[in-house]
Amino acid sequence: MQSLQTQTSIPVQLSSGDGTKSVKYYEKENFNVNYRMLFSKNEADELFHQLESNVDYYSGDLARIKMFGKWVNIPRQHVAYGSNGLHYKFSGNTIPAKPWSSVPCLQQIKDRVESVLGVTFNFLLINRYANGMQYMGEHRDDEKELESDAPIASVSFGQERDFTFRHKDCRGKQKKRSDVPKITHSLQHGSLLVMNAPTNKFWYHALPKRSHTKNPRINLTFRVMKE
DNA sequence: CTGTCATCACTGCG
DNA sequence: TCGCAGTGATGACA
Repeated sequence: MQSLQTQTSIPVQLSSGDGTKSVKYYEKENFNVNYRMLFSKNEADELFHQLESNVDYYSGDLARIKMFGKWVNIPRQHVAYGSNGLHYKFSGNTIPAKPWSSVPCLQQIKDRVESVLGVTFNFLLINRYANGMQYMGEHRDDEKELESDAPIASVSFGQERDFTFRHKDCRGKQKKRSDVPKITHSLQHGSLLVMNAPTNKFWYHALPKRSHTKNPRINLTFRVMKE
């Protein structure tokens, strides 16, 4: 069994499909998440290099969001790719999608994810965390432009980082419940994490700071947007 | 139309 | 070092 980082995590099952390790969490509390390796070490090394060389991240207004009345730079880099005309709205900003062909290896990664999941994606958000001081706060991917029944596929390259989940009723000072444990899971170089519906309606996720971590991580999240 | 609801970052605690 | 509560103006939507 793949070990998790906290004693209070929801139990996991191990299943072996095509020889790669796979973890499936029990479907408790509407939590339905899968994790497995998607690329070999050599493949992942090569793709990481390609992405580092060829991805141009947004800057300026496209790298800011409005929160608590102020415009602030996001604590990471991001850029979006997808079918013509698609865009991604969050926290007062609208992020347009660049064409898939902008970066040659994107189609290769997309093909691999789609063949494993049997789902066709039309949108990709890439986030780059230069080091452990860069992060993503707790949130749900519940934008109304997302096809709510479709899975979200998260592919990781580079620095291994922790990823956390917390149930929506277990947050804030006057939380409604405190009996659902927080989940922490490490995302490895070349791995695929899949968040299936309705996980995102009930669970927040985050990529917390890790002060001692020096190296960059690139994350690709494939989504299905309404067209 | 009006009220309710939620908030993808930052800071200052414990 | 880490986790998390508190911070508000604004769009979604009932």
